[in-house]
Amino acid sequence: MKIGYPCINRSIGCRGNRTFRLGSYSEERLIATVRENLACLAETLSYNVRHNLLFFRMTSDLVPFASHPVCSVDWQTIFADELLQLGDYIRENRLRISMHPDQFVVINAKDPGIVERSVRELAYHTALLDAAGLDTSAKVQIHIGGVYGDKERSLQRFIREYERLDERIARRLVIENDDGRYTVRDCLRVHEAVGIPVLFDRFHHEVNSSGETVRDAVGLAAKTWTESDGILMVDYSSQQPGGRRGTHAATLDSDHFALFLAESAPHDCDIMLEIKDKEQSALLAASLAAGDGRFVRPPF
DNA sequence: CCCTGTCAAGTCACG
DNA sequence: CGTGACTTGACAGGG
Repeated sequence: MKIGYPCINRSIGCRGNRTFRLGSYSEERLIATVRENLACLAETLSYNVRHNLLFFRMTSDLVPFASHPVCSVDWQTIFADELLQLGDYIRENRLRISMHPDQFVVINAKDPGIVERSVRELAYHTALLDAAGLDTSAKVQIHIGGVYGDKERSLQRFIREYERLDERIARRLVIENDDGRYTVRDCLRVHEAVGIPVLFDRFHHEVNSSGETVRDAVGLAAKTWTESDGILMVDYSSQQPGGRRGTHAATLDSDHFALFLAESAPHDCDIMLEIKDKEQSALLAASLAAGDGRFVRPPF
């Protein structure tokens, strides 16, 4: 079990997700931004290693506009050395890596243009992980997509589009239960059809449940990951007290997290803390998990 | 320097 | 059909 947080570290003073407006695009601007983002990513991973936070979600903004037609820069070649160094560092320190393209990626859209843009975006994500030389335990997580008034047909459309994907993309993809459309059960059905692993989102399973206990859902999702996929990834959050239903908590609820540790045993998993205060909650979660037999400790 | 409108991309609820 | 929520930040221009 490794614990981590998404994209940004709030305490080290740099941000690895710098971007700019499309109207400001220039090759120089893009290259300078990617250089800055990669340097900050290296700093962030160093912080994570020092604090034994061994799971990390890389930002999709590392290469701004990477899948947009305006992007003519061959960033994979220009930054080949930096990306390989990044991959070496990740391997040497046994970090687990994920990425999470945002809401615009909809593989099962009815509009072929949306599907095409989504595939381009996925190709960017996988190209980045490939360029770093990471194995297929580094994952790209997406949702099944839209319902369009007919969940069954839309689910089948996801399956069809998934089967058409380039193998280099497909082998990195995992699907996650979302907060209002596709449940864990829906994801498991897609898994049964095409073998894609299911990432379990603890909070979404609360707001959009298909009825399984957390313990059962973790067990079912865990079985969808093969050896080359690595162990189950989990997104963890809880309801913000007093907030609208579905609002992520601002800080970690220690008791709730401890309960999840108990409920998820004995299945090993890596846990992503989707809490607003990022690494602060991850540090607290790691301390709470320190007594758990699954938790990976530093080698010293 | 601070304030604030706007940002590549999607889906869905609502009026 | 148009708008805002989702969730969220931060770029960038204007005062």
